[in-house]
Amino acid sequence: MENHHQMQQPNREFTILRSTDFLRQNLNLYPTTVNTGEHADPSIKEVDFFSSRSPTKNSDTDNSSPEEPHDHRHTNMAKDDGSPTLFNDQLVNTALNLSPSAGLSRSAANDENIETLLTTLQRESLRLKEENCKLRTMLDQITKNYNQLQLFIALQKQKQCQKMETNLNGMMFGQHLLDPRGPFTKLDAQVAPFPDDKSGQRGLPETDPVEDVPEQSTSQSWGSSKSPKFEESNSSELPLKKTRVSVRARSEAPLISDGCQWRKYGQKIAKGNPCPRAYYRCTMAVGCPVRKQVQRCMDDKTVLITTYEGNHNHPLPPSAIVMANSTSAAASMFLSSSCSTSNNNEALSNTVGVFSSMPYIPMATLSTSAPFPTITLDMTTNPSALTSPLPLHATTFPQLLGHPVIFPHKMPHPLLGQQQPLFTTETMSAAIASNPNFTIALAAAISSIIGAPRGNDGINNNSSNGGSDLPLNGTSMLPGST
DNA sequence: CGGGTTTGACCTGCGC
DNA sequence: GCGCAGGTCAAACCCG
Repeated sequence: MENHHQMQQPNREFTILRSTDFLRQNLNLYPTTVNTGEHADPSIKEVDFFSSRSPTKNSDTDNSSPEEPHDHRHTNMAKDDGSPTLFNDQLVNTALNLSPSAGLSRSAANDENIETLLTTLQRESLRLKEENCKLRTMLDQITKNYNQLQLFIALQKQKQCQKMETNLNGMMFGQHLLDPRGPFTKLDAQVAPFPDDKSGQRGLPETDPVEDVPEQSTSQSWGSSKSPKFEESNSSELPLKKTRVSVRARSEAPLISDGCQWRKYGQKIAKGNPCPRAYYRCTMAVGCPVRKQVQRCMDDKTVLITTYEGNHNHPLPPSAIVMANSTSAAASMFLSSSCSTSNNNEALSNTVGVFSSMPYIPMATLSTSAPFPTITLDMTTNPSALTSPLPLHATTFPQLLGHPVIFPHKMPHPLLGQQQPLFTTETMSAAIASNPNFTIALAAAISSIIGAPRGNDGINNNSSNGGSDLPLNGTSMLPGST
């Protein structure tokens, strides 16, 4: 949500600049030279065009200096109706003393000018109010659509669950349906192994790393409950679930460049795989709980399997955010659409179907082998023709989980965009047109983003990381981020 | 000299 | 309780 909010900032700023520039350029409102009378006060007068009050009534109340164009007092202002304003810089310094008391000695010419200015300002104010009104209408519409989608999703999930319960004869996992923690929390160790989960086939053979639940804690331990060093937080509260995110990608390099800095702290020969498994810890920030395991696939040595767990407690570099977004969205959607019991093959297949329609989101499978469920994003295959033109080579595709999910359509960030083409209107449209499930996926993603409780970790809430902002009640993927 | 890697030892959970 | 396997620690080593 925060990301969503932030992603909109540029547009707002654009509007702001346009408005203020318009006023300044057309109304000659620059504060430098105008002295409107006996008040040779160089202080700046400002007009709040977005306030419901008449601009003329505020003019002599603000004495902010021209040297403080970004005075914080000008930001985060609320309108009289209590709603936040759409503009940060709605106060325009007219350099004119517009208060009635100051105009007694003005010449007629000045009065005329002022009246003209006031008229113009009022007109502009009206125009902006109309614009504001339109935006509100749009927001209402979007909110309405979102609610409808949520309803739809809830119905779909209910159907799935009922169907599943019937199929399973209400035996094994029926109890999950009543789990007050909600559908996401069902991805826990109780889930039976995914049939397709054969070691070495997808994801790490035996164990894979991660992602976690922001709600529980923004810093999680790496799977095992051992390491006291990384478990200082909430050790008394067992996580409701712990999920890892595994990324399969072809790479000759020993490591995938994911934009983060890692320090190797161990290596082990895992059973069933002659290739050693390396253990890495994020070193971009002191105490960052994110870890990752890197291991080559036993069957195909060119495939590098990287598994992430934990949330970064620091901002991520742009290169790391790309992957974080993709994997986060993928995992989020995957988990969102898999209903409560991930043992449901139907749900899983549906999810994969959804993924196949999502550009930049690789084929995904869910492995629930103990102790933690692992989402595997397979970047070694090309799910569909729609799948982005983005080369998913491990060496170029940063993998970062554990970060706020920024839904793909918002990804074309100035910085991120330079690295690789992200979602475009065309690809998105194509995806929508080609797969009706896209709407469901979209709704799930939006639901995750909008509905997910904000992590209470201030650090993680920053714009680039928010590591714990991943939907799933916080499950965020790391680039390690999970 | 500081930071990263290697590697054997140790800890812990789990299955039998 | 025992053994196994995964995961982690930390001393030794390497490198710029």
